[in-house]
Amino acid sequence: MAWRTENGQLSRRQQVLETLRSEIMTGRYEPGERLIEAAISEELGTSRGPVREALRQLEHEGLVVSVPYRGAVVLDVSDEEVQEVLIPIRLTLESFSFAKALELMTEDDFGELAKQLWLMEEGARKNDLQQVVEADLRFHEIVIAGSGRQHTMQVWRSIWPRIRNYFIRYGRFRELDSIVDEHRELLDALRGRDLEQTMAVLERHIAVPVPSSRPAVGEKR
Amino acid sequence: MAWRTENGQLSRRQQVLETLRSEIMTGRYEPGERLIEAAISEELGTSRGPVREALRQLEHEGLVVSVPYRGAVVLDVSDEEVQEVLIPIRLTLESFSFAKALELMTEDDFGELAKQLWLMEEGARKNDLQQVVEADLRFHEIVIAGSGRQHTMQVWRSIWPRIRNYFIRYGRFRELDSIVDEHRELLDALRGRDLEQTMAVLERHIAVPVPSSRPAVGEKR
DNA sequence: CTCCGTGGGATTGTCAACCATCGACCGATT
DNA sequence: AATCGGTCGATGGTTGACAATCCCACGGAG
Repeated sequence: MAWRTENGQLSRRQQVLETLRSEIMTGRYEPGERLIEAAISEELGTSRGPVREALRQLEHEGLVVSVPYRGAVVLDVSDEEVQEVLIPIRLTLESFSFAKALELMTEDDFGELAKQLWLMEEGARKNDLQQVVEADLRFHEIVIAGSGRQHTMQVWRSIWPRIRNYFIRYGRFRELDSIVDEHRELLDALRGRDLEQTMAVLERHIAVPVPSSRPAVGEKR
Repeated sequence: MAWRTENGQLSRRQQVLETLRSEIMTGRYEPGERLIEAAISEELGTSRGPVREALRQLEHEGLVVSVPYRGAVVLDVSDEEVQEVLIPIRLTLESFSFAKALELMTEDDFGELAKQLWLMEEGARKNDLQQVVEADLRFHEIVIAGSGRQHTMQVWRSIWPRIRNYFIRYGRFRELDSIVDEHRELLDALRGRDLEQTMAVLERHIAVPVPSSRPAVGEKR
């Protein structure tokens, strides 16, 4: 993600996209609020074109719905769907990716993971949830990218923003250090190129995204 | 999907999108081929705006990749990723959706499903694979929409075109009548509002998307 | 002969101004 | 009270232009 030109320039569209995504995450835009093209383009000093495209992207990331001639409205994500749909999908993606990445990733790639781990540690020390979450997701994205499978990556790109919002919302109930520890385990397992071990650690890691106060993922009854 | 205005008008963007999606499916555009905005907009008699947006959507559907200043290229979808990623995701989506839809769908909704079933039958009689696949996916989409969960639907929208291509590619190895039968079973199970039965039929239905000539989903070794 | 830098040419990214179309709202009429 | 118009705000789409970037072929230097 975050497509850059070869010089490292971000496209206008990307800037708008990231701004809005972040402002939705932090709650500057609340669920139900309308996003008006003209207002945004003026505020961000760009034309309507890039804003339109950014809004469409947000729609594909499930952060927004847009209805013809009525525009885009910020969506909220129910815990139910995150826990029963998005997280299981994530598990599918990552199980597959970690298995492939095991065989494909280089020491250099592992270095990238170590970097995220370091950022995570720093974030935990500062008690900076956002930094921890950022590095957390980045860590997983690197592995998914490392699997070299385009479609897996494609799905990831469409779900991670919602997962990030979820983490930000509930992450304060977790011990940040334990998040770091789990990723250290993941990295170790990967470096050991031990499939079974990796899968075990991964499942444990993903299956417990949040010590939910809810009884379970239980049915209505 | 297929957002219409209240008068039933399709937006320009939708028209372009559906044209391209279909032309990719039928192989008019082959994997690796470039999609050039100006050429497409001229061919379809529209301006570049809607074409750009349609291309972005295709990207979100995994039919295309686009790199800044280099444009969009048709992607192909490996059987591996369909079978090991997209289909499992589909199973997640549908297990969840069918369970919810069971409680939410009205007799009217079931009527819509019956309609698709009828179209499927007709397609099978004419030995028209494309019609069968169309009705097949539409059937499932109705149930997913019937679950009333936006994010589930959102993910579905991003994966069905790839699944459709896969079905079109390998569907000729299947007995079309058996596809119809399976959906009749699904509809019956839904109408009976029997969760256990529905889940059983569904899993059987999705788990065998194609009598693959490959040994299994097996690992490399 | 190969390597490297340069310059078009092609294509995408963005801008700006404009108009048609639609949905929501409001007030007047029945 | 329900319905009909009209207005208004916002989106959908158009045009034409220009800037930014990539690709590649060409040609000079080593």
